[in-house]
Amino acid sequence: MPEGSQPQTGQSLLFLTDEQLRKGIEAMFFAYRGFTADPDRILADKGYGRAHHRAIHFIHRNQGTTVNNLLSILGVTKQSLNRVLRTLIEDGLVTNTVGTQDKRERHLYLTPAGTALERELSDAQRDRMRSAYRAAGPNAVAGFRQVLEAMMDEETRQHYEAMKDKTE
Amino acid sequence: MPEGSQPQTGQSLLFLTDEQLRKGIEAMFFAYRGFTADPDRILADKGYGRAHHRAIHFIHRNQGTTVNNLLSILGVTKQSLNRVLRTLIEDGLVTNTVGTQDKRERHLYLTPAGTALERELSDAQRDRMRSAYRAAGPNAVAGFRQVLEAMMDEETRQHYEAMKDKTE
DNA sequence: CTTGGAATGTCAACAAAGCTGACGTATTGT
DNA sequence: ACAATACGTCAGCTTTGTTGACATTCCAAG
Repeated sequence: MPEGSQPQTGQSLLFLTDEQLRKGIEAMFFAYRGFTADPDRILADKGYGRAHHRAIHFIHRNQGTTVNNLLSILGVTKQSLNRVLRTLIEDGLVTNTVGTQDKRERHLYLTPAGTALERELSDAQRDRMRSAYRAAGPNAVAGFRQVLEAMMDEETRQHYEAMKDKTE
Repeated sequence: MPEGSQPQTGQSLLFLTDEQLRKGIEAMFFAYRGFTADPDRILADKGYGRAHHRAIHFIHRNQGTTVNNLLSILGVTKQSLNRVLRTLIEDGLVTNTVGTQDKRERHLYLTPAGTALERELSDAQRDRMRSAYRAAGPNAVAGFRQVLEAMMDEETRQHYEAMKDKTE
């Protein structure tokens, strides 16, 4: 048996060869760089980083979320998130309101300025995604999403699914 | 016209709505976390980080590459790469040989120990990729790759294409 | 009503990994 | 001879992640 290959079952499993998998891995690495490049440029001008983008994105998607919920979506420590959140609040992009039922909780909202930045960032990111989608076509897009979803950790996928059907 | 949607041309362009694009963006974010999770765990045990993984991966793929070439593949500064490379050389995972034609160049190779670590890391990463591929099927995989390739920067895609057809 | 635990915020210290700028050395090409 | 290239390295800075410790606020159970 040639080294590095999988046993064949008779069906076409050629897409599961180590070589195919390696190409997928490299595609993922290189594509992610493109995926973040446009927002990164915008953020750098304004003195923010990728972490700010993520916070803004998920607060926008989930207006009124608690800090704890945001924490588990982002998968970072509260100290790390807090640093980012603090600058966003100081700069007037995010507000922090005490919970009504549970006053320990802080609910996070984007201000108009925050919404504007979110818009700018997601426009840039969507532009690239749109042209990739357009170039690849609807079938490819469906496959793209299927593979990505299958690649997630179980817990992560639950966050993803939970946000999937929300309409803005 | 509902806000945030694209005008319809009569053909099915529903896969290009802002909502579809947003799902793609989130899928990309969450999937990338899964993509790096397994190697990250292995690396953390050994006192390395993601940067070491990338260096090891591309040296493996491109045995004998020069530092400059690796630099342009990885898209980082030489200072940043050097820090990583130095530890890998000190630890005996990578060797550094003076070029034969051009003695200014250093050619990078994995040692047996380096190859072993590369194997361990890529096995872990391939396992996840394989199960995602298997779950999604060959059609989906083709689409996955198409979209990722369309998402890359032009310069990045050239690096990707250049490595695409190399056999181990 | 008191108290334990949960949610949050904050301080300090640290590490990984990126960046710029400057400089040195060896080598190559003009 | 001299400029350019390839590489390494020092110093200093930034972003973003980590632990650990500790205070505050508040809910809920006893």
